[in-house]
Amino acid sequence: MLKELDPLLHSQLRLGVMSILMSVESAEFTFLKEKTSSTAGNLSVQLDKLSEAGYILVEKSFNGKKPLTTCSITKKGTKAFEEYVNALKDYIKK
Amino acid sequence: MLKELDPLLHSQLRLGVMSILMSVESAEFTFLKEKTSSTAGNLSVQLDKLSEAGYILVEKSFNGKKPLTTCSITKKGTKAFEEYVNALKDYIKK
DNA sequence: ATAATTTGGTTTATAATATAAACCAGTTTA
DNA sequence: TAAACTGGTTTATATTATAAACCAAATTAT
Repeated sequence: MLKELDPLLHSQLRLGVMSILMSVESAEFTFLKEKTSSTAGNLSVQLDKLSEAGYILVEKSFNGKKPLTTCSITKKGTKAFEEYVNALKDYIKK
Repeated sequence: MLKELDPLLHSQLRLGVMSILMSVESAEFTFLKEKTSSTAGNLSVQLDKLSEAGYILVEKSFNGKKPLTTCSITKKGTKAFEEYVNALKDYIKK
């Protein structure tokens, strides 16, 4: 029987964000936007969802005079990502 | 840069169906329904989509007097699945 | 015999999700 | 000082997933 795939992670953009955040200590909004080839609007919405779920931490500050949004993965997010990958393996193993 | 994930395959139910069909020669509707824990309605819709994309072959016959829907993966479907898994690997490798 | 239930689905309506377009405040550039 | 750019957010729309309603035929129960 196939396991459920965490719907919050089973989304191309959110998974991409989480994937990146798994491998760096933190990442800026613009960096995530570029790496995931997403629009700012879409990214903003999806970061909110991940943040509300407690999967990531979103910090808003200023870089001189420009707004700066920095994201990092939480412990809960790391765990969720690992469980997702585990569940997914059943789907993609041949 | 992260690759695009085939939206037709990046769906829990459709991916589950494809995953099963990758490992068997063919599977009946009721078998797929059970293995994926899906409702008949949802499964019916998703099989249509996979079929319209040419990823699976859906054959309707009769088992005695009962309708029997049998599905199998096509060459195109196999290729798409493999490409999806490949693209996905970039997302889930740590 | 006929009414209720089950099987094996399909169709249609609704809820959830993703995405894009419009917008905004502040900054820089022409 | 007006136009364009940066770094976003909000809102509207398109897409997708899901559930509910439905259907025909077969089976079971009364």
